[in-house]
Amino acid sequence: MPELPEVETTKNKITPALQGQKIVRVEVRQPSLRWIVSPEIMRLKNETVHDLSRRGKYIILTLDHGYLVIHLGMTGFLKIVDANTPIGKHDHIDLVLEDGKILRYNDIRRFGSWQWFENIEDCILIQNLGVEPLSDDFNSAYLLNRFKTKKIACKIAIMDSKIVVGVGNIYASEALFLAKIHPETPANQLNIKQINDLVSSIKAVLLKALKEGGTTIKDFQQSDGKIGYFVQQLNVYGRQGKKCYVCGTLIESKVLGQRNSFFCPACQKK
DNA sequence: CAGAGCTCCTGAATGC
DNA sequence: TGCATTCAGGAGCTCT
Repeated sequence: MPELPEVETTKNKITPALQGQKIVRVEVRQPSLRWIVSPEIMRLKNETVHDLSRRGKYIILTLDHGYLVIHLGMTGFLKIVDANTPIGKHDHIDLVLEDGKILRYNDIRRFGSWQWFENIEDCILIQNLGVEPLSDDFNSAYLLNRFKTKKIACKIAIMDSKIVVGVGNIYASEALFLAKIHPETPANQLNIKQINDLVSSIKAVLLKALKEGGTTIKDFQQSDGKIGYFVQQLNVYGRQGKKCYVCGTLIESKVLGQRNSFFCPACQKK
């Protein structure tokens, strides 16, 4: 389940193989993703990949005449393969490059998306995104301001991509644990210290995962096909009923906003 | 506008 | 052993 560090890692891994390369053709075996893959994408050819960037969990390929915007959803991953690599189950899209290499998209649950925009300004989904968590724009003053009218649980609020991007379910629980904040605390009731702690915890959790090369549970694979290895370092996620590493209290779980949340009831008081 | 709930999908885990 | 049910989850969309 790619979160921001996984997406960043993926982007960095595939960049050398793509940058400056011309797209020979695109093979779409399964167009039915989060949104139907558009005809423009299927017809892409003779477009050079000038640049790869990331905004939130979107990977953006800058081509000659537009932008290819890719989201990995929950189970999507991109890898660079040779021309003769057999097509596996759930290998939905191939971007065939001039040098024979292929950018291959695999997505078991098809929650991901491939979209085409002539102008990136037309991509409303990206235009509406909140700040990048690892940028200076994501700071205490910003979060305090955005939270002051939010009565929802802070766990749900930090996962709202209109506020801050890239904080998925795993890292939301982890960051709240580090900040010693109960996930159900209403966002507008966090005090200054808690806001400070939350901001630095989110940055710390994401940076750590980034350094590790992206977490990885079950479905996520790095673009070279290697399975990640960060899962064992999670403090609370998926650990309900097990002892808190800090105080020994049993970790609890509770569904908030349709998502399971994990916390230590002793370390993270309401 | 804010917030709650629904939805897409497959495979692993669980239940009987 | 096998079939049916449940759960997981990013995030846009619908409804209140």
